[in-house]
Amino acid sequence: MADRLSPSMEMYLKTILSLEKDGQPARVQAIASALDVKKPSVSGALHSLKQKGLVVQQSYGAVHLTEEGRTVAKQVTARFEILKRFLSEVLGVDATNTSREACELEHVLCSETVQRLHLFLDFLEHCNLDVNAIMEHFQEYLQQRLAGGHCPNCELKSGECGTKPADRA
Amino acid sequence: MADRLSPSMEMYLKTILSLEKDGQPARVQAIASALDVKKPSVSGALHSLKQKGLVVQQSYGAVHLTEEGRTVAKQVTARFEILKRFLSEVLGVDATNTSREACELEHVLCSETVQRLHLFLDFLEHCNLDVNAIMEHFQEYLQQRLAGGHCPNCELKSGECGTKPADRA
DNA sequence: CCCTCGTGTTAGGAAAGGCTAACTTTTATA
DNA sequence: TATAAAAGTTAGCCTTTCCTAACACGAGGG
Repeated sequence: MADRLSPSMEMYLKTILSLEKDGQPARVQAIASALDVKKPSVSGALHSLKQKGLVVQQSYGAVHLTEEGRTVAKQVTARFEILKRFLSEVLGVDATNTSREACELEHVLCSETVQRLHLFLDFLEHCNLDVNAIMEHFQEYLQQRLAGGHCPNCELKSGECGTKPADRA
Repeated sequence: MADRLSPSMEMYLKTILSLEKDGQPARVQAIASALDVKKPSVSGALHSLKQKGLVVQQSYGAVHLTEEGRTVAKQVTARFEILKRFLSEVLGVDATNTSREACELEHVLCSETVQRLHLFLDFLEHCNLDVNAIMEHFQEYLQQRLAGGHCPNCELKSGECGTKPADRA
C-alpha cells in the first residue's frame, strides 16, 4: 500500500464521500464550504488527488471518487466514527469537541491502534455486562474529579498536562 | 494563554527539556540528533522560539528554557507520558509504536481530553479493584479478536478502518 | 600564536497547503 | 438569445518546516 496521505488530502476525500452520501454532487464550492477553505485550495488539492488516481473530475464539473479513492475515504470516515464514539462514550468529552478532535486523530493514529480502540468499544458494548457498571462508575468518578475532588491514592497534580485549576472549577 | 504552538515547536521544547533532564547541555547538534533533523532546522526553530520568549541562547552556546518555555515543555512531556501509558496499558499497543504514536497525539489532543484519559488510567489503577479483572478480560478478548475470532454480537468488519484481514493473521 | 576541526549560523530553495486577484466557463434568466 | 451571475481555474504570493551548501566562531594541538 502506498504511503499514508496527508491529513489535508484525507480530509478532501472524506468530505467528497460525505457530500455524495448526502445526495449532493461534490462540487468545488461545496467542498470548500464544508472544509472552510477557499475554492482555489480545493482546485489545487483536486489536482493532486487526480494525479494520485483517487478522484476524477470532468473540467468544471462535479468530482467523483475512484474505487481506490472511495476505499481511502471510507477508511478515514470509519476511523473518525470510532474515535468519536470513544471520545464521547468512554471519556465523556463534550459534544462540541468530539468531532473536531476525532478529526485530528483520524489522520494520526495507525490502523492497529484504531482497531484496538474499536475492539475496546465493542468489548464494553457487547461482551461483559459488568462493564457497564464499571463505566458508569468511571463516569461518576470523572464528574467528581473534574469538580475538584481528589483521589487520595493518586499523585495527579492539576495543571501538569496543561489544564490549570481555574479551568476546571 | 497564547495559541497552541505547532507540533514542531512543541517537539523542540520537549527535546530541550529531555536533554537537560539527562544532564546534557542542550546544544544545537544534540537537539538535531534527537529529533532527526539537520542543524540549520534547529537554528531556525530556535530563532522562532527565542522570539516567543520560550528559550534563551547565548550565540554559539547552549540553549536554555525560560520559565514559560519550561512550563510548555513539561506540559507536552506530561501529555506524552499519559498517552503512552494509555496506549500500552489499556490498548496493549506494541512498545515499538507507543512512543511514535503518543508523540503525534500529544500535539493534537486538547488538555481536557488528555486529562480525561489521565483520570481513566487513574481510575483503573486506584479506585476499583474489579477494574483490573475487567481489563484483563479485555486483554484476553483483544487477543482472541486479533487472532481472528469474531464477536457474534458485533458487526465489526475487518478492513473497515484500514486494517486488511491479511494484516491481522 | 596560529591553524584546524567541530559546532553554529546564514543564505537560498523545495514542498505542502493555504490565500487573493483576475480570468474562464457554465448556467440561468430576462 | 444575450448577458449577468455563479462556479471553477490559474497565477502568483505567503508561511511553515525542512533541506544543502557555504560561511563564521572558538577551543585545543602544534
